[in-house]
Amino acid sequence: MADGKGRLKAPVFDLHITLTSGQVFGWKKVDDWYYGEIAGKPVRIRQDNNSLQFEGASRNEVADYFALDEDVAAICRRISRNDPILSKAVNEFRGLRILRQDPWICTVSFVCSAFSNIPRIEKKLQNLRTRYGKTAYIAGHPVHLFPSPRSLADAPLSQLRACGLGFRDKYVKGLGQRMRRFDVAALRRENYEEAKESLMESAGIGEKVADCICLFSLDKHEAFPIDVWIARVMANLYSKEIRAMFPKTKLSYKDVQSFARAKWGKDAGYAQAFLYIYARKHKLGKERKE
DNA sequence: ACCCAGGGTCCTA
DNA sequence: TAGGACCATGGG
Repeated sequence: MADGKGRLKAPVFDLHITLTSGQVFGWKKVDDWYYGEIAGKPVRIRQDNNSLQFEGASRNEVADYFALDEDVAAICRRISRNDPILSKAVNEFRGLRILRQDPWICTVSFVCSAFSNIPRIEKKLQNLRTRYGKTAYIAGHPVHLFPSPRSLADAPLSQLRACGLGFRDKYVKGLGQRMRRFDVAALRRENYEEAKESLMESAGIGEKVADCICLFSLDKHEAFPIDVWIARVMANLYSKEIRAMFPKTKLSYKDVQSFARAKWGKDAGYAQAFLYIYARKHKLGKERKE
């Protein structure tokens, strides 16, 4: 089974919700298959009931990408306890899983996310793939693979800018050039604080982007990325609890984050993921600020 | 025209 | 450490 084709049991899993939750970009749906990339290879995937059907990668690679070893049911039980908001979110979006993405792809993706929105992020990354990535085929369908660090390092800034990157062009080129310092195995070995700090040494990676990379590609599930949606949710729905911990002070990124880690611990990342899609779905906090 | 988007950097006090 | 200007851009 070299080029892989098979099925995996996938309990507590919703492929559509997971791939459209804002943690990953680039999966495209044609008919009932999702086309994308796993372990550098073109792949297509679909779900029927509790099994995941895949073509193009090995069983282990697919299981690893979707983190099927994770006991998500237990995580959901823990974060739902005594929390009506998360109880509703977990119930409505049952089957959301946090992926184990390729750190290089994840990093470029979230550097491109700065000061942008999801459709535009998708567009930029699609431009990078079609212009600098190899085209491969799965079941007769073309898949544009993500470009290598070298190919982005060699790209002229003007061309990167033309992909829609704007002021992020130099960050992306720089990441390609400094990929040596980007030892993935070493990053996974480091603990959360160390990995985050290492990531933030690169220009274009601040706290929020580093937290996204830690959470979505490095198994650091205590990371709690705070974007505008999460900031609104926390300010609106958890303000009392946060005030109890940080009276008076104007809430900073670190305040909200330490609150989240105190409340949810290693499950903070999962809590964040559910709060994020829940807030966006119901446009939570857009109508009133506190 | 105005506001927003899964922010970061750099300067100032 | 905290607050602000600025960065570029498409869509509502």
